[in-house]
This record gives sequence, C-alpha cells and structure tokens, in this order.
Amino acid sequence: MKQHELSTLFEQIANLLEYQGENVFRIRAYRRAAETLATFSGDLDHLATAGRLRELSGIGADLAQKIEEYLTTGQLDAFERLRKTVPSGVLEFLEVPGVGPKLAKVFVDRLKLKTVADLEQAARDGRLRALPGFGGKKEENILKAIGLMKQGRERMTLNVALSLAQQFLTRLREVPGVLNVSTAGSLRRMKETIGDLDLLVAARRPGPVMEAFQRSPWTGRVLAAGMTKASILTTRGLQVDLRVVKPASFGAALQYFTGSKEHNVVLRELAVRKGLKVNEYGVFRVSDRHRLAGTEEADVYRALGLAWIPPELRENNGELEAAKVGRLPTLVEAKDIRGDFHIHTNWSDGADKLEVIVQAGKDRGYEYIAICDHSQSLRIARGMSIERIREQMGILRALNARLTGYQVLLGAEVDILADGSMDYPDEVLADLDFVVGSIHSGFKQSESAITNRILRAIRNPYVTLIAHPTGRLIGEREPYQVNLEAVFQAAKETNTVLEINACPKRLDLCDTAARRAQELGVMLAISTDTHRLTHLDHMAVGLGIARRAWVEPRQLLNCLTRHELLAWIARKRTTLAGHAAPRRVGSRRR
DNA sequence: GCCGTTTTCGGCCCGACTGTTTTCAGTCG
Repeated sequence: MKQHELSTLFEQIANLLEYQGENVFRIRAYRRAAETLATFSGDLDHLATAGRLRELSGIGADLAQKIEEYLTTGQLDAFERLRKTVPSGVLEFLEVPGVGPKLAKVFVDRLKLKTVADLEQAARDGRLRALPGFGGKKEENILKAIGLMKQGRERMTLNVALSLAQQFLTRLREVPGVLNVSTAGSLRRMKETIGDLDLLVAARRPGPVMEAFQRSPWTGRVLAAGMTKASILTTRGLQVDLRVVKPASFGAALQYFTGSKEHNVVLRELAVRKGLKVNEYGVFRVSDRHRLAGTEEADVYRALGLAWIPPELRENNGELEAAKVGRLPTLVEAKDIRGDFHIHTNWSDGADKLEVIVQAGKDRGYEYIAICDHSQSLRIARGMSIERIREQMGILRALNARLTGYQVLLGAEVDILADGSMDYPDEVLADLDFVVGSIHSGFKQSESAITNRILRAIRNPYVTLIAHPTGRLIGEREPYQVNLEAVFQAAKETNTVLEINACPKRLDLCDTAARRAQELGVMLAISTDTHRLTHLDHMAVGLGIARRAWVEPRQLLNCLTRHELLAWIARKRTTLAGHAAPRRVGSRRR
C-alpha cells in the first residue's frame, strides 16, 4: 500500500516541478520512479530494511533516501516544502485535460485563479480569450474538459472494454481496403481497468476508416479527428482512440501504441545506444535512415536484439532484460486451461441450473469443473445447509457416473468465519473434492485478525483454495487489511492454492500480488466465480491477469490434467491431516 | 534525478493534433 502513496507523491512532485519550469529530465526521473512504485509487486519495507531500494528501476541514491524517509516518518519533507512554494490550485488545474503546467501558470499569474471552479467561471465570463495565445475555441474546450471531469469518466472493466473493442473491430474490418485491425494500449496489455480504448487499423487509404469510425452506431461525440488519428466518446461516455497506418508500418505502430509508455521509453533508449531510431513507422538506422523493420511487431524487437515480448509483460518490470538474454517466461495460454473452479448454480445465488452449468463446462472442452455453491452462514446468497449440500453431492455423484473424460468436482465455497474456523465441520469438508475458503464478513477486522483468520483456513487440510484473497471490489470496496506475504508463505508451505478471481470487478489476487505469489512458488488458480452462464467467458480476463503476473502453465492449477489435479488435492490432505487417515479424493462413493 | 560493454559527466524517446501561430508552442499518449 505504501508504494502507491509514494507513487502518488512522486507524481505530484513531478507536476509541481514541471509548473516551476524545472529541468525536464529531473521531472521525468520522478515520473519514472512513480511508475516503478505503482507497479512494484514486492514488499517495500523489506527491501528498504535490506538497503536494496536502488535495485528498483529508476531509483537512485536520492529517491531511495526519500522512500526511506516516507516509510519511517510517513511524510516527505521535500514535497511539503515544494507545496508551499507553489500556489494552491495548481495541482487541481493540471487534472483538467488539455491544461498543462504552462496554462496553469497563466491562470494563476494573469488571472489569479485558485480553483477549477474559478477557472470554469472565468471561461464562462469570457475572460480566458483575452489571454495571449488564446481564442474562443480554446476557452470552449476548457469548459468542455471541466464538464467531462465533473462527470468523472469511469474506467472500464476489462470485459466491457473487450466487448466494446470487438464491436468496433468487427465494423472496421469490413471497411474496404482494411488489411489488419488490432486492439492496442492498456487493453492489449490486459490492465485491470481501461481508461481509453485504443484501436489500430492498417489500410492503404485512411479516409474511409476514419469515416466509418466517426459514424459508427456507438459513436456519441467526436473529440478530435485528423487524417489518421481520431478520438470519440461512445454514446455511453467511453473514450475510444483510433489510429490508421500503412500496412508496412502496422507492426511498428502496434508496438508503439501498445506501450506501456515506460516500456517504450526504455526500448527507444536501447535503440539510440545501438545507433537506431524507433517510431511508429519502423526501426531505422540513424546513419543512413535505412528501415530495418516495421511490418511485423516481432521484427521490431528482433532488430533491437530482443525476443518478442508478450504485451501483458510490457510494463518495464524486467521484461526487457529477460528478452535480452532469452529468459522470458512461457506464459500460460487459453489452450492450456483444462478446467474452472468456483462456479455457482441456483442451488445458492447462481442463476443457472446445475445440469446447464455442467454441460456448459463440457461444451467448452474442459476436463473438469468444480461446483462451489455457498455455505450455510451466507444467508444472503442462499447458502446451503449441511442437508442441502449432501443432497447436491448425491446428484453430482450420479451425474459423474454418466460422464467420461470429464469430471464435476464436488465442491463448496465455504465461509471462513470470524475466528478462522470453517462454516462446515471437517467431516463435511472431507466428503468434498474441492473446498474453496472465502471471507464474506468481518472486513473491518484488524490486519492481524484477518491474516490469522486466513492462515487458520490455509492450515485446514481440507481447504484446497483461498478465493479472492483480499476481498476488494474495484471502484467499490478497498481490500481488507491482510498481510499477503504471510499468506503466500503459508500457502506455499501447505500446498494451498490462491485464487486469481477472474470476475472483472474483483481480479483478486491482482496482477502484482499474483506475480509476487508466483515468484515465491505458490500454486495459483484462475477461477471465474461464475454466477451465470456468460461468466464462464471471464476466463479470458483471468488469463490476462495471470499473464501479467508472469504465470507459466506449471504454476496454474487449471493446467493440470484431471489426474494430476486430484493428486495435488490429495497431497495437501495427506501432508496436513496428521494421523488422520487421508481420504481418497474424487472417488465415486456410492 | 538516473545511469554507464562507448561515459562517474553529459547525455536523457518520438510524433500527432490543436489552436493559433505566418513557423510554432503546448499538450497528450
């Protein structure tokens, strides 16, 4: 958590320095450090204690010292001093799209404005157009930008972005002369939420493509449009950016517009050192401007002596170094996924019948799914009594007897109660094949209470997997206080699986936490937490997060064959069950 | 402010679009 506060602080310092007209490279250094901290997956306190902060990219002696200062005192002297020298309101102005440090300075110096509300009033009064370099149009745009800001344009969840992108790409693909289309930007990198949707098209003539884009049925308002680049707001207020390039530049443009910005900056610096120049049109030799690559994205990387880097890794978090020495991970792919866990039916709060879900899993080509309806104390979700779950088990056993090459695991999503005990007694858990442990209550407990609660569940031999380990809901609920390092350690020791919950509102573990768990050798699982049939599709979203976490097939429970999976579950039970005789898992009792 | 198989000093990524500008600055991604 501390790294996010520090990241914001560094970003604000950069803004303030920019306002003061400081050295641009010094400003950039703060921005780069902010980005490093925002995506850092490890334990910052631990790193600081070990005196290893300077191992982070973009962190040198000075910034390391500032990080230590913040970790010990909870504030940053340099920031406090800087803030006093800059008029209040500046940071607020910089939040307005289209307003940078230069304009902010004019607003403060010439018009004595202090807040965005002042700015809005000044624009309405027509006072802005009197400023040098200002006209009516600029004034109008500022008012529009403030209006948009007030609406608080929300970021899209991944599933919304994916389907919106699909709609646009299908339309653009049909335009005559279009040779290639792709998503780019943060959607292609599968970031957990998407601000603007970026689309890229290869065509010989950009005109018809731009036209089709601006006149699409989903286009609400055109924000900007040039010959090859346009931005629109959809009728639902989501921003979509389109760029059209010549076919010969498609690979270079794809690389360029996929980002991340930090990844690209480092890539282009690498190019400069090799006497090359990278832009959205290709890779060029500086000496004679000869073009070395551009049509295919992989060629761009190859020209720089790098292996092609999967988009999900492009965050300047070690992927460039790995690509240089051929040590990129073999990321998990859709074809590696053999099953899904944590699926609800109308036996608790799901919408669909058991039989329908079971068939849907088979239709997707899965080898197994685990039916995991809620346990008794979660009344709001129609949690099942012990009698009910035993009844469900009977039905599933009968179903299984008729299936070949596909197995439905008898499971349950069992509440971890306030004291860390499970919501069903062990003799019920022992009869289940797959036990998901979850926290659905007591979110406000202290960090030690919640952590101990989860640790106790992890040490229960029958608990297979801990679901949504931090309990957050994106944009709605903060994660509860939990010591993830301790959870990872215990999970590793006990062969307990941690979930990457693929529900687009959850994504829990998140990418950085999952990467940390993966580094420590914890077994992970992607589960869709399906509550209706269409949610099974969220597997694609979970895959994106797993890939961002550098997860390989061998680290993912979903990639085990059915027999390997059953063996894995049994292993934990035999390791932890002590003197109790281990039960066979997945056996078809009568 | 960071960083180094060209450098511990002197570099530090690149181009489109907008509005207002007769040649470009500011902002953005």
